[in-house]
Amino acid sequence: MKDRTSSSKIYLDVVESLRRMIEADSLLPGDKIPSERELSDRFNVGRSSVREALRALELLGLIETRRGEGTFIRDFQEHKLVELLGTFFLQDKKVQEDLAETKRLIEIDCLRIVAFFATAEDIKRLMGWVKAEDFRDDDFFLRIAILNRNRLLERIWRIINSYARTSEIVQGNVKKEDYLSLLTYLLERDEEKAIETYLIRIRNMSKDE
Amino acid sequence: MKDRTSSSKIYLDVVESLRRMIEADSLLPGDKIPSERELSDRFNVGRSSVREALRALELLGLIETRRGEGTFIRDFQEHKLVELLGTFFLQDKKVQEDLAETKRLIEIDCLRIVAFFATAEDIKRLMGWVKAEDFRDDDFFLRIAILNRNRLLERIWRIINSYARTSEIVQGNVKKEDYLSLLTYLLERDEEKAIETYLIRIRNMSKDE
DNA sequence: TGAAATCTAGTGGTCAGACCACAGCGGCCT
DNA sequence: AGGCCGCTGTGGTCTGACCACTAGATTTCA
Repeated sequence: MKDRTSSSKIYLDVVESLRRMIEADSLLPGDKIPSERELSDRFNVGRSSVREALRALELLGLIETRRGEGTFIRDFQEHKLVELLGTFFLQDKKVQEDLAETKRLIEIDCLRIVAFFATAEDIKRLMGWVKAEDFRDDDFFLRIAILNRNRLLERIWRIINSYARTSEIVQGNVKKEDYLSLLTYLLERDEEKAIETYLIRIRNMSKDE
Repeated sequence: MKDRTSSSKIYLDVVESLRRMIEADSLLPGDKIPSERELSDRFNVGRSSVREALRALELLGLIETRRGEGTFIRDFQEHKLVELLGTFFLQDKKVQEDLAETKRLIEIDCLRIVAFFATAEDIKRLMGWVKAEDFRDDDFFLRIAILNRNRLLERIWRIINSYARTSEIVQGNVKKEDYLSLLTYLLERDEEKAIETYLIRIRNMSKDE
């Protein structure tokens, strides 16, 4: 029998089937997916194949399993596999550099968008937060990424950031004034100055890319 | 019995053990790792647990398995994270718009980098190609993405492009002159003009983002 | 009646053993 | 030398059996 067209790796078929199922049933984070036994039944594959797929997705942080309860879709924001990849094989030099550079580019893109589209209120609220709270650099840029209304770009930033965090990219001690002056330029819609402030004062770079 | 200290999930222990083993034996991409049966033996766990760990790492793109041969370490540059997250949850409506916008942003980033760092030769070669060949828009920007030396950014572009292509983003009929004039500005290191050309003549937009 | 203890069905976690399909190797025959 | 064959080891898959745990229904008892 075995009518599956794709010639190899049942567990990959299962991953795909799960994807489709989630899509079709519009399952959201927190929702429960059928039990392993039922899936194995529904897809006509052995339970072990289903498990291989589920374990892989679990390691990716896309699902969560609780013994005795079931398997649930997870909030994708927090793929914790990142640490894994980090501890695993992220010691490559070139990758580190690319990572840092890409992160900078994305952040600049976000700044540009914010400078154009964010409301004055949003920016002022962020300024209040900067004054009030104690925060890390990536807390700040997470908020920037959220302010830009492009969810995809935000997600890309989150992913890259979580990778970058595992590496030893040490943030120099940046001061609140720098963030505030950056925000001030954003408020004035002065994209140019904002980016200059970002590069020079926050990322300690010269004015090239 | 079961003396394993971590209270849960043997397959996670196996992942960790594998990590250590790879580290300890300084295994490099291309190297073979022990067979599933031997690992199951060495770690004192069932073969299925070993398999769950291996399948997860395989889905991540960290290892590669060849039936009848064995399991091998892969080039870590190409972990599958972004693709997977993409294929899984990139189906919303709004995402389509974000997709197009992000694609533009990334392309602009690439243009900036190329304007700064690409050699005149590279750019001239590309101009020759534009004149000689018949190409699609994404063929062109793929080459731009490659010219920028940031492999991560290139990959992000490729992914976004593959998704954008499936959606209904129709490319207006762009003419070779437009691409050539873009390249001319790049050759002159005129970032400003290049991006303007990109936005207005190639993407048919006004001069905002 | 209401709360606590208990039972039970269902779920994930793990293992052992059995086949299958395939790749590589070595020996055998011509 | 060249080609055929079968052995061995590897990943791929399935099955059935337990175990550990959870939640909800049931029973028990104050």
